[in-house]
Amino acid sequence: MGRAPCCDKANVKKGPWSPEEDAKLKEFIEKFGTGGNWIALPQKAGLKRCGKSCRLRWLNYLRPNIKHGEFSDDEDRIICSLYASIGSRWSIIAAQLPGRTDNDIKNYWNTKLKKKLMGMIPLDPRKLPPFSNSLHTTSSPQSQAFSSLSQLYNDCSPYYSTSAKSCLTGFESFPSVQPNLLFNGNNNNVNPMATITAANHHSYLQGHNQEGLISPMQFYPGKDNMLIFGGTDQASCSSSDGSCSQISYGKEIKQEHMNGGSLHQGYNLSNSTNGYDHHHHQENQKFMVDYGNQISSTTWGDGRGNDHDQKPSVVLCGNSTSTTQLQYDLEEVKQLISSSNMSLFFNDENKTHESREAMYYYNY
DNA sequence: AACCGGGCCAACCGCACCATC
DNA sequence: GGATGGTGCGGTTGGCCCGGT
Repeated sequence: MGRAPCCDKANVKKGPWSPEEDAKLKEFIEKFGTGGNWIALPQKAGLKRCGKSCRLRWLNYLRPNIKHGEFSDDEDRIICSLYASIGSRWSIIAAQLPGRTDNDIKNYWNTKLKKKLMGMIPLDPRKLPPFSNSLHTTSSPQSQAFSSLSQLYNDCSPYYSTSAKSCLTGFESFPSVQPNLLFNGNNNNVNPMATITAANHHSYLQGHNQEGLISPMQFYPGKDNMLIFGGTDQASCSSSDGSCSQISYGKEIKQEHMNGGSLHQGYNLSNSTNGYDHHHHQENQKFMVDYGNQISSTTWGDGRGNDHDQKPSVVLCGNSTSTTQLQYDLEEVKQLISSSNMSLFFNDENKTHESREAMYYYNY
């Protein structure tokens, strides 16, 4: 027996929302809140709409602090770097971009950003050299372009940890660690005793005058070459629904399995929205980014064998025979994102002095 | 001016998860 | 422990807009 429909589809209006409906919904929610029950809301509000439709309209359009319009370069960077790490988990990505909705980001990615990136990909990306452990030993553009995830973090996602400037500060505090090794395939070089603490520094976004409230992260190269991402005690407040979200990026990044090492990360994420909390089912999810030779797989799972395990899992190392074009695209984009040539894509001249400084440091 | 095709975006749909009974 | 209902997520669709012919 199938599920009962969430509403009487015959008696609900579909299609674009009229200004009157918007006003009704907005007024009702501002007065009474959602009441924790979207299904019942349209009836109470006098709307002939499905509760889900109301929720979507509110979250994606009507709620306060929604940002519409052009995405900034910083937002591009965040989207790309997160996409490279976690794939199409739009809600999670949206949580890092205040005022942006998952739908917005999804559309933006599918219609613009992906194409922007794909436009940079050579004809046959599979013929490109793999991510190289000889990072920084060659200066050819191509080899630089396909260096490693370390570059991704250099250029693309310093917000994961700190501002570019605070990266410097953080790393300077621990001179025994070469920052690029934290994400280099050659994890053997990670100093297991080194700890990088950036808790007191502003996030990358904050450093760039964005509204980002991303919690500074801590990297803990733990024992056995584990890298541990630890959030600070401070909750970040960056949910796309304008609420406060708290992200504690997981417990560990563990090197295992892969010849070059892999990055294994679990994270917890919870949102607190207008008086009610919902713990996302992503809790305890783990993702794995292998970057020893190439990005070889991205695996989702919460250890319970649910659907997250079915996220695209791709092997580009030549031992996959069932990779679809779509998956190729995904990996192509990921690979590209992982390249140092992101700076080309992201308009190098727009880089802040600090980030250039950071790159210089990283590439030291 | 009419037609066509592509891009973009709001909205819908189906599914999975979680809480409650 | 199973059934049910509510919620959230990601993929897909449909329609509008705009530029090109």
